[in-house]
Amino acid sequence: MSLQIFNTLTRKKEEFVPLKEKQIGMYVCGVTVYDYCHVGHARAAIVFDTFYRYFQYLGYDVNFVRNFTDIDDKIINRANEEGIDWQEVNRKYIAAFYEDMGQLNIASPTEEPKATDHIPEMLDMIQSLVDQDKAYESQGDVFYSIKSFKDYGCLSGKNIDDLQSGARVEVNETKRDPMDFALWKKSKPGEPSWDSPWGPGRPGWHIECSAMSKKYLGDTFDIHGGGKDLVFPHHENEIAQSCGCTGKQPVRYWVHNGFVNIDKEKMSKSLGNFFTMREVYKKYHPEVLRLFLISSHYRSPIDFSEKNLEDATKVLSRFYEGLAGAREKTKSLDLTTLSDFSEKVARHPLTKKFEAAMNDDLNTAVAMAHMNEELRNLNTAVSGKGEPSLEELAIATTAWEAAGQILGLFFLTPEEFEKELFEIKNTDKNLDVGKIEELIAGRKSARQSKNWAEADRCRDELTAMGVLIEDTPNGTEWKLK
RNA sequence: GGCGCCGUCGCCAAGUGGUAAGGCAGAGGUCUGCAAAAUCUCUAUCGGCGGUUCGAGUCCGCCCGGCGCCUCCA
Repeated sequence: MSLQIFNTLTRKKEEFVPLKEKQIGMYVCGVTVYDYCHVGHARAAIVFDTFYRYFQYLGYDVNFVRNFTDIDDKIINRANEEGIDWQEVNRKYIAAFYEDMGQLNIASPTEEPKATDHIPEMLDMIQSLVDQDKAYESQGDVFYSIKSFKDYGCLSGKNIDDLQSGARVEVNETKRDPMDFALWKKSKPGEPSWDSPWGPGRPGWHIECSAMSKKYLGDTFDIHGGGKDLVFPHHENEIAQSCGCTGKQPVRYWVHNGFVNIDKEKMSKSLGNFFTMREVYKKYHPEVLRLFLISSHYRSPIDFSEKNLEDATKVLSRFYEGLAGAREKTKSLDLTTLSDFSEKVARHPLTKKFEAAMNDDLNTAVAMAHMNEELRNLNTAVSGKGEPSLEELAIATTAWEAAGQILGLFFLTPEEFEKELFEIKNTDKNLDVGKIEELIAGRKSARQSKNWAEADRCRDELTAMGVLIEDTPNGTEWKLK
């Protein structure tokens, strides 16, 4: 089964066939850099990072563009609030973006254009729309005339008449039609501004994506992504602008991820019910957040809760422990000497099931279910039961690890993960590692003299501290509950 | 008011019309000095009511409940 992707434009799953063979152009709306990213931003980043990784796995050369909106009312407001230059606001939150996303193992896109570096491209586009009578100047602002675009509403399934009868249309006397939107906004005194044929001003929000996607990916490209909340008006307006300018459909597949909810409600700035990524990292490992966010299908809403993150922590710990065991068991094998190793990995049942799941509109939940099933096989083989050869185990381990890596997992070694997880869990507990090791040593000697009562007393004390111990062939290991 | 989505085991979560994946939690077994980990076994008829069909969680209608977009928002 070939790759199927749900296209918002047609509202159904379609076979994915890129414009050029083996090449994909993908544009994803990034963030407006005026504040720290929250879990909703993390989800969008992870979803499209996973698409990106899977496309590359399938052998595509992906031109992946993700922008930064670095000029906007919110940025100007934030600059005024903090008493700093608006560009300083950008610098600060772009740095924070990289810091927070980097911890999630988000791969770098091919291009990361900023709006303010593309003012000339936007002006060209606006001029073209004005020349074609699809946009008009009004008291220093330039508006797109939606009546000039007969397909307006095609993406979001809205019709103009319904929109106009809605109560929430912005009243603006300078517009010819209430639904017209700004391409260029006249600047107020003291605001950042750029010269234009219509006087000093700054770009409207939507035009940047049309201009930059056109510049980096061409008039028509394969995929445009973003959160569901961007469907209207942002992406609808992009289609109107790009199509109005070039006469071509700009995007072949529109892909939108669902929201992160809290108690069934959308996590959002305006509701104030959001958690920033860095807040979450204080209690949960970044990779746990990543695993949690791919544990349901990308188009469904996902409920953010402590319980769900704790469950995800358990799953990821199990994954890493399984991985460590399988690697240990097969470490004596030199994989490069095995014949047809990579072909055997490609033919492994897990690889096949994983691909089938991912091909079905990136069903990461099912992909992970297959990984869980295969993990049982790995653990059984590692414990010496069953009859798989070392080579078969190595093949299965490699297939399993590769699947996880396509999902953006396993970017640490099991040891690193365990260490980082300990540090996070220990933040509040602040346990003394020396004391823990002392008790374990005490238990060891008690056990050697078969003083079970004393051994159990040591363990009880550790348990009370929240330390779980595990006797293995390599000695006693421990971790925090 | 317009458009749209969702309601599956205690919790999370998949599910192309043919008799319900996976995870967490729970129960029991194996292993262990005892544990832990691992592993095995067990636990749902899919919000309600009708309809279409040989057959529906899966299509249609109505109802109940929840949510989203229509303003900035990933």
